[in-house]
Amino acid sequence: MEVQLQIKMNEKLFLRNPEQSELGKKIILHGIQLIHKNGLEAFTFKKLAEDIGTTEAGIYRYFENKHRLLIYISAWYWSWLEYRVAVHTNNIKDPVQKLKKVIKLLATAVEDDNRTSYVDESILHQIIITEGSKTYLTKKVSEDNKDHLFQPYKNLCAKIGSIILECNPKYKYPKSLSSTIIEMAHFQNFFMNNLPSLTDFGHNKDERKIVSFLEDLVFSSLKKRIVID
Amino acid sequence: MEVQLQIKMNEKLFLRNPEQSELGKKIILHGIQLIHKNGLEAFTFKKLAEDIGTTEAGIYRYFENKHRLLIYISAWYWSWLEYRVAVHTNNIKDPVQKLKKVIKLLATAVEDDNRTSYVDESILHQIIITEGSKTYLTKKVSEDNKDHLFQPYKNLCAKIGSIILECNPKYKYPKSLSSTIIEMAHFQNFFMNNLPSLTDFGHNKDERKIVSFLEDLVFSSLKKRIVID
DNA sequence: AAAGCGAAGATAGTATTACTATCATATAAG
DNA sequence: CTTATATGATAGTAATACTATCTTCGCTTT
Repeated sequence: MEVQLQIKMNEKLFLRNPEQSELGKKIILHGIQLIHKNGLEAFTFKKLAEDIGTTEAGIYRYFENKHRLLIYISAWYWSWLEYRVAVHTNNIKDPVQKLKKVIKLLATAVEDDNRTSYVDESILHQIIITEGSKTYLTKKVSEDNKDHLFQPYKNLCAKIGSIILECNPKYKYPKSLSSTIIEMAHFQNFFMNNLPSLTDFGHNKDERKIVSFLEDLVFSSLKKRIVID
Repeated sequence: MEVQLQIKMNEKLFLRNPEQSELGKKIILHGIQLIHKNGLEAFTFKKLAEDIGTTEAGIYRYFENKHRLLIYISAWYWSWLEYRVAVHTNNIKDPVQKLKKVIKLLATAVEDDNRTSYVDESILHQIIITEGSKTYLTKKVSEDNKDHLFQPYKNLCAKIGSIILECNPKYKYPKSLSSTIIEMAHFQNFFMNNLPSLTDFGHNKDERKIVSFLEDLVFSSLKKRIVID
């Protein structure tokens, strides 16, 4: 049996829905590959068009510009992650175990999900680590936010925030802790691989150490405690 | 008495030292203002040249490109912060109080330091929040890192890491916790002002809440404890 | 089968960006 | 007084980031 996984995307993310045509799917598939290969700064619609075998104008019919394409694939990534979180936690009762699962999902490399033919999730994960925060670190955040372009990220953050509150209903910063986990799962990975002296994970590049760090950080904050210092 | 504060910058950051000429200082001063006003993406050397009243070629004699200029002002910022940390902690004995001071310095808006005539620190702080991570989130990180362009950031991280170890010599992740504090002091500020639903600081936009969050996060991790959960 | 439609291809064109190069002038140092 | 150095003025180029137009291909609708 062949299962298909489709994620419903906000219409404002594109000019023409890339999921509904062959060319659109190619734009996503090759777009992800090319951004991964060259980095966002060196990535252009012209190169993408050449890569696909279409014209620049063709790409512009789907996406206003490369920033919108980046927001699109980021939104897709966060939606997909939220879906994975839902799948992997719905049979877990203990909120602590749930949260551990979430941390693992955030901080661990993924494999390509074959149910999404035109997205390579393992490359996507790498892109989001390096380029993800550039989606909102702009002068247009508020504008883009009004169009709900960051909704998937915000949903994931809210979801994790609610698990945090399940762990400790009195904890005062569930959303900030949630965004901290999400960002640090990625930043510590980037640092480990590129600026290792900013981390304690040395040169062995073991993602499990990031998981350990985040678990220590999170559960220290959440557990009720008697201090003996 | 007029005191001057000079920060020694890595020579690889520039083609010609901007501190040693009027034009150079104008590039830094107006560069900071213009990046703050337009954002890095819309910022060009042409606009900067017009703003200053010089030519594009004039700017290029000092900096290879706008990315290098951004790295320069970021490096300046981190050096300046490390200096402030040193000044404000050297008379404090208790490492916990030291670390609290550091968190406050990181997460609280700064005022313009009049001893640095050509840098407006309050605007610079805003720039680093929005543009700072773009200095290293590129394909050229490793290359730039080899030229030690990120040394000031790494020094600050190491310094905070050592204070963390003073608080708890057994803590396993001093550097990762340090980079987490630094990044989150900025990101939570950005989120609070632009994507508030990712934080617990609502619409009152009070930086002291970020300080409280970070203190809670850090000292939960560092304090030796008996768990009663 | 003919007409009409939309998606995509082909081509061209423009303003801006990101530089590089050259030459002249001012000025400060030896 | 000479000379090196910084800056100014001007020009030019390749690439980027688009926009516009026209054609063709394939698919509905009648």
